[in-house]
Amino acid sequence: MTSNETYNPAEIEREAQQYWTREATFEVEADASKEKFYCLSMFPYPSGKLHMGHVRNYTISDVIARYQRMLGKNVLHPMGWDAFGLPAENAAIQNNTAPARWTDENIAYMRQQLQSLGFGIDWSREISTCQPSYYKWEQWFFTRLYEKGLVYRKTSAVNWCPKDATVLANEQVIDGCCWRCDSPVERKKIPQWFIRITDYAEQLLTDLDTLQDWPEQVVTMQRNWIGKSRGANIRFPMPTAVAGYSHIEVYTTRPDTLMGVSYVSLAPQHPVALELAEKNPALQAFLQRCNVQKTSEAELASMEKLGIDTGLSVEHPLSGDRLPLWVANYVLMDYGSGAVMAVPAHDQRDYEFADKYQLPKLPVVDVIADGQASTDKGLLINSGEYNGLDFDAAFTAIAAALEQRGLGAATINYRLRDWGVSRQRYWGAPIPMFNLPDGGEIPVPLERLPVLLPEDVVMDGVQSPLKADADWRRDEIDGAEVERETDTFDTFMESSWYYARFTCPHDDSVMLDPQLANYWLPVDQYVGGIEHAILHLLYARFFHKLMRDDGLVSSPEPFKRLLCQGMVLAESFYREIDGRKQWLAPSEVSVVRDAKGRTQSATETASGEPVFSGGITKMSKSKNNGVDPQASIDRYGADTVRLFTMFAAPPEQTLEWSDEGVAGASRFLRKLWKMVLEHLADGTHADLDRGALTAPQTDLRRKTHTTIAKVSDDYGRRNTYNTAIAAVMELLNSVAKLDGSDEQSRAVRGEALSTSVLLLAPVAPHICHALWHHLGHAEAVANAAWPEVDERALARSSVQLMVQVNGKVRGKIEVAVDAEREHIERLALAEDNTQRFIAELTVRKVIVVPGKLVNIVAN
RNA sequence: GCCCGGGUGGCGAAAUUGGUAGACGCAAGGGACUUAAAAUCCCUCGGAGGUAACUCCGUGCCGGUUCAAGUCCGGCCCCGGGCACCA
Repeated sequence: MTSNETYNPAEIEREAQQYWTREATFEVEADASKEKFYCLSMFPYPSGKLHMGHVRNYTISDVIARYQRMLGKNVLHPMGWDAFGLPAENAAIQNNTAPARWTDENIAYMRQQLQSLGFGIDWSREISTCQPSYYKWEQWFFTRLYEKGLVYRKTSAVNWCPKDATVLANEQVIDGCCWRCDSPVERKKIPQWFIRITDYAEQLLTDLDTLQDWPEQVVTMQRNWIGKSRGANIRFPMPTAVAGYSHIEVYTTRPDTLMGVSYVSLAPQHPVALELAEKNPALQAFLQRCNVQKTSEAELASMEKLGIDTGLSVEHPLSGDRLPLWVANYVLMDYGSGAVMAVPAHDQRDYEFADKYQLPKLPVVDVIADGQASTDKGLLINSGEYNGLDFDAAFTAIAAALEQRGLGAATINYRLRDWGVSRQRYWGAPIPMFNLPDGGEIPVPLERLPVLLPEDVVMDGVQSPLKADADWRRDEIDGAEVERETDTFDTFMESSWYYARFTCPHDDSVMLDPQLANYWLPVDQYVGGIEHAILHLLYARFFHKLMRDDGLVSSPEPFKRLLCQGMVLAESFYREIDGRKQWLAPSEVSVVRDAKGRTQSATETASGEPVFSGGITKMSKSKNNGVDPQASIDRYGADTVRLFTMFAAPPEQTLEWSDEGVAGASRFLRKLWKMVLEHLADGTHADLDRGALTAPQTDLRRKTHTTIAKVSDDYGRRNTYNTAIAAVMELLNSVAKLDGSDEQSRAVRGEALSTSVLLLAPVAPHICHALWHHLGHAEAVANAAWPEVDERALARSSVQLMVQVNGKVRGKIEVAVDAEREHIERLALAEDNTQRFIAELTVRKVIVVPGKLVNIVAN
């Protein structure tokens, strides 16, 4: 056999990729005369090599991009690198290389991997966020925000390892201790830069309503994250002022429960708590204890609720009663005013706290719940003049009373906090600020940007090379000595605007060229992991609004349509050594299955020793169950890996890797190849003659055209690639079943096969590129037009209806598509098996659902 | 703890607007071809009963709405994602 006759993925993939590179197929320019489509995947962190999540992410966006191209649109599908971040520093310490070099090498390897997967990417637009040409504009934009008053500095807590004298990321704190030296981690307050995202809270919230093509769950998560609530600020006067405070202000969403307050509680970081601790050793000790914990909210919320009575009391703003003032570890300093009024009868956390410290629980709402707080709204009781009022009336009355006394008012509050962008790390974009010796700061002017990050450095694992470099720190402006800011930006900064920079990636003169940005933006389809549903997507939406308000873009939102793909899972295996689990890679394990195919036992292939299954879980380093996509690409080719990835599950769901499934995908492609070449070997055939088709030929044509309709809908609207591929598989099964080598059989078969090649081209572009040429087309399939549905081919003369008796299927009838209702009813009632069930009964009602079923209701 | 998802054969899944549960594929079993293996092709494949026609049961659990529920409603169980310094 010659290479033309057998499917040789290595060869055809190389040829197709060379063709796309040579012809610059995927390089695009803005063109106002063409409808644009901007298709974007979340760019990868260059961790070393592609993992399955990347393969899945980029295959999805490539299918969308290639499909939109075939619809005739001007499609932008770019790629870049989210190159700053923590792993590079860790790798640098471990391998004794500079983060920049490690990152560059990873990018080079991963770029080649992406190219070997045949993604239709415009590589001329490639950017990397660690390039000065990129972060220069980020620095510049930050100084613009500073000048607009949208940036400020304040002290804020970080995880601090006292032994290493270094700031730790949440990820680096394991069970409250430093991951490297195991010393208990402390909270430490240091000055940091913030961007006023809270100024945009209302816009970020209301514009969610315009995101019609986002998954509802993501919109809901963002809405809850912003957390708008209506409530009241309430002041509890203090007889003697502390730390300059003459009262404690709290925020509550339940002012209706005000008459049920048993105590007021401060966050451990509250200034009043700090001041009181100066003269109260017990309180001091408690605050110190609260300081030995991570800064993460999950940690705080799942902790045992602890508190301490300050011994001070505050006055109830309406009754004047004395209430004890507590400090409690579950009160968040960053939400509201850092203090809460506690109503144990109607708040679960307060209830548990009151139980623990024997504080009163006075019910003030007529909703009863035994053994727990009743949080539902109801009519007021035990509330004096407010008794009998419902929530809204009580809210209004109590807010009015507070306002009259100058002790509170109704207000709107957001859970969203300002964005802290300072990181005490080296491998990031330097924050462009000059700190003045006597306090204060000057933003670095544009002509001095970028503030370059030195790349030839040695990492010692403790101090940032920037902070260690006295020469780098020293600078001057207008003859005055200044010190450069040594903190770098949160890497979410870079990923908040890269999608916009792709529209003018190499422009040295501006951050964005509004003309280009406004041609391409917003992104028509954004694809990425669900784990980014809140932070990245919220920051990018925020940045887009900041850029709009600076005249750089005109659209209100960056991403029109969003698809969040699920994780990739694989079976994990372990054996126990001295009670500790040792995880084996799936490739080192042989699985024994029973007659039904269930996993019965597994052994390590090399040693034959038994191992246990750890279940099917997210591919991860810790469980050693990552499957390297490269091995499958090398063995079966990119098309097979792409096909399997898209076929095994719908994109939003988790995907289970299966070597057998990959083999199945390869089998299908071989079958497609063979069918097309066998069809071509039969020689040319006459044109299709619609009027001269036999019934089986008409059926196959109908199948061809229903498949075009189905696949178009699946690609374009539903984003369900698995069912699209299944539909083409069905079509090919139908082709195989059509007998006959007459002219019209071959013509109908030819139409079905050409169609299949077009329909699969977005998923398996290399094999379709080759087959399309074999089918005699001079143009590349990547540029071919998407097939159109021939409505006439869809027509049917009769349709099958199922017949139910009381909702259970009892028979089937075949009726003309235009059959009258009466005729259908008669046929249904006469159907043999149906007769058996209604013979003894009285028919009460017959429901006819046209084209679907008849339900006979009888008793 | 709080917010958001998910749960259907041996497995991945399909069922799009409440209307034939299990399309398509994997695994498994049986057969054909072959000296043999691989590859390929054909058949079976949710459970129970029945020679068969067919019947009963079945979409995490409990309850409800409806002529009709995997799909809608209420309550529960389990699994996963996020929680502001992993990206």
